[in-house]
Amino acid sequence: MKVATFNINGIKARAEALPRWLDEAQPDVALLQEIKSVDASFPRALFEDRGYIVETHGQKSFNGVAILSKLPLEDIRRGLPGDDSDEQARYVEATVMGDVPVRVCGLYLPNGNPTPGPKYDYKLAWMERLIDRARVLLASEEPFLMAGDYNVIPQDEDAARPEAWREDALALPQSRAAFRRLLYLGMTEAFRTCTAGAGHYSFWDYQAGAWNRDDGIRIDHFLLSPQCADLLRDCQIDKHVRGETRPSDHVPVWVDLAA
DNA sequence: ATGACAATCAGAGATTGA
Repeated sequence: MKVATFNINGIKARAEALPRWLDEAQPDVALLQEIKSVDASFPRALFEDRGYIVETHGQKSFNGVAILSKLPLEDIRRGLPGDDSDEQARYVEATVMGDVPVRVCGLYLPNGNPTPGPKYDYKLAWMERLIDRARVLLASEEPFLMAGDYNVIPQDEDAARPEAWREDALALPQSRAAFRRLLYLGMTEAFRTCTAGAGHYSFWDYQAGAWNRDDGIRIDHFLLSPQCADLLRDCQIDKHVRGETRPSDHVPVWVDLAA
């Protein structure tokens, strides 16, 4: 089972680039972030015509997540538990019914800038809720994964210019510590299981020629539960997508699971 | 220190992102 995560930065703007990548990469499941669309405006037919089930959790203008799946989905849940007053559409969960059922959690973690301030407080509180959710799912001892745009640069090696991010919400010690606490619960970061070393990124800013200078950061991640990590065959970043016509500023990351 | 670039909504320019 091939599961991918992709922050598409607007479904309307990516109506060509996203189907192009799906046709090429053929993921069974795609977790999308920043659809920037309400559910009713999502171009479902683009994906249903390709054999995908479409489940959206949208919002006007900003945020918004979705799941595309060629396999049946069960028990779809929209929104991250823990704060009923949170109206931002950043989280969706479903169980993918492959040979081995795998629960997938698609997430768009808040950016958190500027720091300090209410946006950073929201980011850290959101991460606490994500940790709480991971604890609940871990207790089930079933295979699950949490994938998406974490807006966290885990270590200096995950940025081309780490010094430029030192004071940024994506790399501040508190952000990295919260990310590590998720790992310390027993989650495995899939990419680092497969690939060591610097120079691997999933985001390049549109500005200042970041792509041409390979000035990137790695902020899109797959975290696997112990039972899911046992199924891991491969994890890759589809870097070339960033160089194609009218791209998102993020590229897809995917895992191949024996499921 | 700021803007660079892109997207959205709206129908100009503010807001958001990372």
